[in-house]
Amino acid sequence: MKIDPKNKADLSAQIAKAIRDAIISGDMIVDERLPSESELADQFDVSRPTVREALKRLAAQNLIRTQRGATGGAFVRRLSYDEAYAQQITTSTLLLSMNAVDFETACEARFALERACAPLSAQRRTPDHLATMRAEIHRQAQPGLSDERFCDSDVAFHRALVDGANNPVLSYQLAGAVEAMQPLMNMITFTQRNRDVIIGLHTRIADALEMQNSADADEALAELTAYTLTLGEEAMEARARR
Amino acid sequence: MKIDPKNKADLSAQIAKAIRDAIISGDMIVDERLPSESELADQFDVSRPTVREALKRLAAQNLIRTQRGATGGAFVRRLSYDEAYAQQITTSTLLLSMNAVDFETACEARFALERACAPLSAQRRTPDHLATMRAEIHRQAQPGLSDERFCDSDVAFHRALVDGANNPVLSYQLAGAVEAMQPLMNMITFTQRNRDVIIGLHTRIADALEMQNSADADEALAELTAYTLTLGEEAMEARARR
DNA sequence: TGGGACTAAAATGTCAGACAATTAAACGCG
DNA sequence: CGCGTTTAATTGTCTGACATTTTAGTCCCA
Repeated sequence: MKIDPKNKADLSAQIAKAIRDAIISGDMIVDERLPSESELADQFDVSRPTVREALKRLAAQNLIRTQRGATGGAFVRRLSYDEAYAQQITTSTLLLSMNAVDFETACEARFALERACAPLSAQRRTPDHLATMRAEIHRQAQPGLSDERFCDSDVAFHRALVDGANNPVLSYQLAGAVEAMQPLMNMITFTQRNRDVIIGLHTRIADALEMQNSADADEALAELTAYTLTLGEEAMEARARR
Repeated sequence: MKIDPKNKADLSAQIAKAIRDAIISGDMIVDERLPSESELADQFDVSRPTVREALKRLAAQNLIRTQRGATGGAFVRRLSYDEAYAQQITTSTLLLSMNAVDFETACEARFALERACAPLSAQRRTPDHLATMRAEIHRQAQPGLSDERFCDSDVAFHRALVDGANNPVLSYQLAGAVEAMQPLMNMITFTQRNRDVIIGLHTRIADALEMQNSADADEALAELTAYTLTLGEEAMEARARR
């Protein structure tokens, strides 16, 4: 890790990469303390601010945490699921918004992934998951709910579905896909009639999962996919006309 | 975005957050130039090194790029699919390695996601995708191939499967799941007999996709899942005995 | 001998000013 | 008009310093 060629370009990036590689390769384990900034500066033969910039890069990726004081310093950080979620959501959201991903593509991806969870969720969902789904369905039926709140509840419902598969890796992968869709979903205006259809399908999904009937769940999800796609198309047309 | 309370803690983190929020919310569009470091320092009433640390954080997340020279500066960066892939793979790999995710969980997640792609891939795969799969199958059958190369080829095969769905969002989501599995897969020793079984299933999958028979593809993937899980268990037992 | 307050040290966080390197635009000259 | 030169703007880096935070140790006193 102590290597650093005489490339005069982007010193701080090179240092960050060297340290990052050491962490990823497992040379540095969780909670291990990095050398102090001054020591690193000596090792890499650069100034302290340069080292600091490198450390900030790593901190931005949640790879290290810093702590002040006598026994302080930079420590290799355990990446938690929550942080990984958050990072993935940020990345996915940006990717979708910056690359003009169309509604159809994003929607298709989202529901394809959710349908992958349904069989597992039908097997393993706990009463807790079912209760969450029922609660969100109830919330979605409340009159006067704003479109945004409706979407929030929709996300929470699907999140419960995914979590029901009891596979944290799957939950992590899907968090990005589902939440990143939100800005796109928020462009849709949900009429009462739209909501009734969606609530009906949600109820069918929850029922199917409760009965551990994965075929039914899959069918309802397929219908929900198709219906959401229709709504999206309508919303796009409405936007185009405006 | 110009807000910055008198919290004396973590100035650079606050500044980074302010700018990041401006980008994510869409206040700053792609390729828009940020104020120069000196101007930002004035605006936030901090020194230039502090601003620089904040900018490095953003650069680490691929949110901005910097350019030197007269018309240089920091620009909002378009996040490309490739960069998003890379970021996701890094995050996923770290998450799996740091949180001791067991083989079973990761494997289940990976194949569940792949099975979600199979129906779409059966519909849309191009001759190119099929050719890639066939080529990788051929490579896997070569005698004397190291375990690591075999895994590489396996990843390439599945990558082609996923890309066949012709949905970049799906490809992006799955890249992390599949590639992050590699360190775990690399712990397995693939005997010739193991390889033969896997190659047989790969061939079945490729055949099914060529015939646009998604049911067959799904079945073969299910068998591959089960078989990979078995191999994983054996590898874990072998490790435990050692 | 024990405990509490004080001090010192180590580390990060921040600042100020300076210089180098790079790039593009402005300028001037043939 | 075109091409080379200068110049200005901007990032990249360095040096040195001070502020802040936290821990460890020391010293004094009961």
